[in-house]
Order: sequence, then structure tokens, then C-alpha cells
Amino acid sequence: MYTLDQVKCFVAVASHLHFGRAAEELSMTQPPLSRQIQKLERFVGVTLLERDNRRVSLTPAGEAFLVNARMLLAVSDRAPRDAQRIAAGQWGRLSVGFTAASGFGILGSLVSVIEDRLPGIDLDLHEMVTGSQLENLAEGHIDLGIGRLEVPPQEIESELLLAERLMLAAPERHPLALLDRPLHRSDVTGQPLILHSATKATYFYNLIVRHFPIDHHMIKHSLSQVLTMVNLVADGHGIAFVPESTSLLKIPGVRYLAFADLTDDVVELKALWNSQSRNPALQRVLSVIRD
Amino acid sequence: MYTLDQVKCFVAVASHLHFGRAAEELSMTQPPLSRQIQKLERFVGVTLLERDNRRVSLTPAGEAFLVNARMLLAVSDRAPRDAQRIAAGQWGRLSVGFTAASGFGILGSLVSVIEDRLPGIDLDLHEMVTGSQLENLAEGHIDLGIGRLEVPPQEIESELLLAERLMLAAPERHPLALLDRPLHRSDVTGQPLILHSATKATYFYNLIVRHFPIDHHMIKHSLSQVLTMVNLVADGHGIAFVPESTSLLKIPGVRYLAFADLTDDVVELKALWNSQSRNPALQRVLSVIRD
DNA sequence: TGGAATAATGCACGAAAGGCATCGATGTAC
DNA sequence: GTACATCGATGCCTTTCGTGCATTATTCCA
Repeated sequence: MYTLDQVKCFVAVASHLHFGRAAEELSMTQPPLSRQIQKLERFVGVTLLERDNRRVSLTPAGEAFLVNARMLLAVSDRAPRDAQRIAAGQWGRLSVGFTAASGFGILGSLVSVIEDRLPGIDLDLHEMVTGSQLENLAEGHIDLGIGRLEVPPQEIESELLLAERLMLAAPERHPLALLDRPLHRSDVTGQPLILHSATKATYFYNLIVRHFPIDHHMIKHSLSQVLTMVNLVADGHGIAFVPESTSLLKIPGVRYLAFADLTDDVVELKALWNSQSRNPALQRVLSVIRD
Repeated sequence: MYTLDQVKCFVAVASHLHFGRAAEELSMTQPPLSRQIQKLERFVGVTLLERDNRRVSLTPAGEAFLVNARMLLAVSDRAPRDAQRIAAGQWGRLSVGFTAASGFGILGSLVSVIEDRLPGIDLDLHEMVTGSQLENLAEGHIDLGIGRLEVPPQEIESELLLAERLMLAAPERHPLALLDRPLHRSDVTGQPLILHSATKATYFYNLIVRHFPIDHHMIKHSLSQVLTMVNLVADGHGIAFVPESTSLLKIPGVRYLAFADLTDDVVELKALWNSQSRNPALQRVLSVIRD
């Protein structure tokens, strides 16, 4: 096999048609340059340069080789730079798993910021529930998750993206929507309730149970998708707890009500990633998220 | 700079994700393979392969490098083969200069034969008079000429392509066209004559003067292009000498007549080339022509 | 806990690359 | 026509690099 150095030598000589000046460009002396060309020609088995002791010229075979040689140099030059850029996280691909709920609020601005600040990074967006995000993170199928959970499992790191209030979605003619005083947590007692599933939407279920006196006899539906819940509210099937950002969803017949005695931002949205991840783009994206 | 051997090592390891088996494929032992990879990574400045003492995997940078690496190997493999094929004359480009007259007869079949027998060779066809062919051959602008001349100059070699009879082109109502006996050379004496130019079509001029008793008072036109001459014959301006192949040109009002006392193939068409030519395609074409 | 698997490292040898000096051939000038 | 300049090739020496063998270090698995 020949070497890229020999190719570089050949291109230099073919460009100058002069061994001495080519050697100068290559920062070497002329004798080893002659030998490198000889070696290359011996490997190729063909005379590439016609040396006339007075003038140097390319043979037809040499001209054809020159085309490929320039391509080799171009690719060999690009290859390390591509690798370096990817290692530095300037280039790359990031698979992101996000919950449908996060899509209402933060996802759009997150994508905008990344496209703006890290133009070399392509995002693959996949909607999935938090549980799937954890599985896919563990198996390396996605690099970043955007979801809700209290305590991430082993090897999954997390960072708070957003915290918001918990609100009540109620039909506009519902008694709680027509109160002439501030709404309190105890007001929900005894009302027909559309609640998150304890198994499929554990985070919300636990959060709500922790903060409200839930009468389990009043639970009419157990769901996992916020949009479905709000639609059921619109149809008058009951009231539901939703994060504040859901109120961006203007559904006719639905009013969003704040609790006077629950003003803390208790609903959290977290960025999730595998601490074993070797994707440099992830670190870049995380540092952008932190700003 | 790194070497193509290192690239080959990297691709082998990246393909097998196993140093031992990659080394086996490369017909080398494992330790130097490890070192080649280390060297490549040191040059690139980036970890390309994650070695876990138990499993080998590609980093994102390594995956990007692999794409370029495979391209490098493909080009580096093709480059010598292209050069060899061109040197062997299997591939290449041949510039051919030909006279308009040769275009009537042999050129078409010549092109067909070359396209059939040497499919890798592209022909550039340029119509030019023999004198221009000689100039362009000397300067290397064309590789092969097809023309008529008696003695080629220094450094130009030639080979007879075709020899044919010299015939007379006469208007169909011309007395010589209406003879009830065989035509003889002496019959042309005294007839208005359309003759080749002594300077622009020296070959024909010398040939005709050598074989016929030309009365210079009867020369009505001196021309260099056969087609023009035959057109003038059709218009009744006189008679003209033409090579037999011209009779393929069916011009209304023109008859082609053979001389009973000149049956030799005296008109020659030659292949011409520069003996200094380094174009391997030329040798291939010449050997095909000789068949 | 011991053995198998696997990549890294130490060491020695031979090949290759580079620099310096020189040769050989060819064109140029007086 | 002869002396000189130019320029690629060659001889020789030193340093660097690639390779194989033997061994080490680590981890997985029984």
C-alpha cells in the first residue's frame, strides 16, 4: 500500500512540474521527494511523471491519478476535522424523547434555542411517555428525555427544566368555575374527578394525592394523556388537575382555575439523560439548556 | 499525517469491533494493530473507538470518521487501477484529426471498429486538412491524423490505411462521359479542368501531375475540398480527378469514370502520428487499425 | 476464587524515510 | 565549442517507524 504522504508528494510535483520547488513546498529536500515518487510509481506499476532531466510532465495515467489523488487529499483532510467537530459537540445528532404534555410549553422554545445556538446539531424528536424515555435512555436509543418523574433511577441523571403551578380544569358551567371567592384545595372534595392513572402517569397521580384530599369514590376516569382529560372536562364529565402550561390549550367550555392555597410550583419537568452517554452533542445541549 | 494503512486498520477494527479478529483479517498480530489505532487517534486528537477491555465500540466521532475512512479506501483502491488501465490503453481519450475526404469512406468504419474493440477509449474527432494535422500532431494537440501525404516529416510516423484508384468526375453530358470506348489518361488533354490547389492540396496536385499530361492552360479552378470540386463538375464547369471513394457521393449530373490505363491504387490514405506520443491509447488504436 | 478472553505494553529487530553530498545529463552563454 | 548552471537520480548514514514475540492488566464468567 502507498501512503498519503506519497500522494501529497505526487500532487505537489504534479502541481509545480518541478521537483525542487515541490520539495520546498513540502518542507523537505529534493532527494527523498524523488524517492517517494519512485516508490509510488513502483506500487502503481505505471509511470505517472515523465522526467526528462530538464522538464517534468504528467503522463495520461498520471493525469488520471492526479484526479483521484486530489480527492484523497481532500477526504483525508476532512476526516479528522469532522471527527473533531463531532467530538467537540459542534456537530452531531441528538435523539430527544418528550412527553406530549411537554410539547405544549417548553419543547418549542427548546428546539428554537438549540437550532439557534447549536446549528450543527440535528434533533430527532420522539414523543413518548416518561417510562419509555427511561427505557430508551438506558438502552441508548435516545440521548435526552424531557419528562416528569420524582426520583430518577440509577445511571439516569436529571435536571429541572421548568416548575409550574398545578391548576384545575373545570367545565365553564361547573359550580367551582362559578364561585365568587378564591378556590381552595378542599373545594374539590366530593366532585366527580378525572384523575391521572396511578400506573401510567404515576408522577401526576402521586403529586395530586399528596396535595389533595382525594375521595377515591369520585374518580370517574383514570387517564394518562392531558389532552384527553381536558376534552372530557369540556364534555362535562368532571374536573381535572393539570399543570399551568396546559392552560395554553384553549378548549371551548373549559376554564382553568388556580388554587389560592397552592401557589408553589409543584409540577416539575425534568431533562433526563444517561450518565454513561458518550454523545458529545448531549453535553453541548445540556450546557445550552442551563443558560 | 496519518497513513492509509492506519485507515485500513481502523476500518477493520470498526467492522469487527474486535482487535484480534481485525488483526487476523489484516494478516498481522494484535499488538501492532492496537498501536496503529492509537497513533491514528493521537493524530486525529479524538477517541474513535471506545475500548472497554471487554468490548469495542465506536464513538460518534468514530462513526463519522468511518464514513470518510471507507471513502478513502475506495478512492485509494481505484486510483492505481485507473492509472493502470489508462497506461494499458484500455481507457483513454484520443484526439483524431481527419480530412473531409476521408470522412466519406474509411472514417465511419474506423470509428465503429474502435468503439467496438476499445470501448474504454473516447474519440475526439476534428476535421482538418493534412497540413493542420501535421502541425497539431507536432504540438501534441491531436494524437492521430488521417490524411494524405507522400513523405511524412521528421518525428511523424505513418501507416497506409487505404489505397484506391484515381477516377474522373465528369458532367453526365460531357463528351468523355459519353465515350463508347474505355477511357484513357490521354483523353483528358485539352479538357477544362478543375484541379487541386498546388499549395493547399499538394498531395493530390503532385499525384495528378505525375500521372497525367496536364495542360496548365486548361485549369479553370484550383481547389482543396473534394465536395466543392464535384459540385462544380455537376454544374458543368469541367472535369476533376477524385479518389474512388468519392464516387460514394451520388451527386445528380455527375458520372465517375475509371481509366483503363490507370488501374493501380495510387491514391493513398495514411494514419499519421507523432513518434514521441506518450498516449497509450494511441498504440492500442494503431494495433486495432492494423487488423 | 480461578481461569479465559482481550486489549495494552516492553523489547528487539529490520525496514523505511529523511538529510547531505555527489553524480549524470542537458540546456545555455560567452 | 567549452565552461557553467540547472535539475533529477543515487550513495550513504542516521533516526524513526512498523512489526512480531512475550508478557501484563483488566474484566467477565463459571
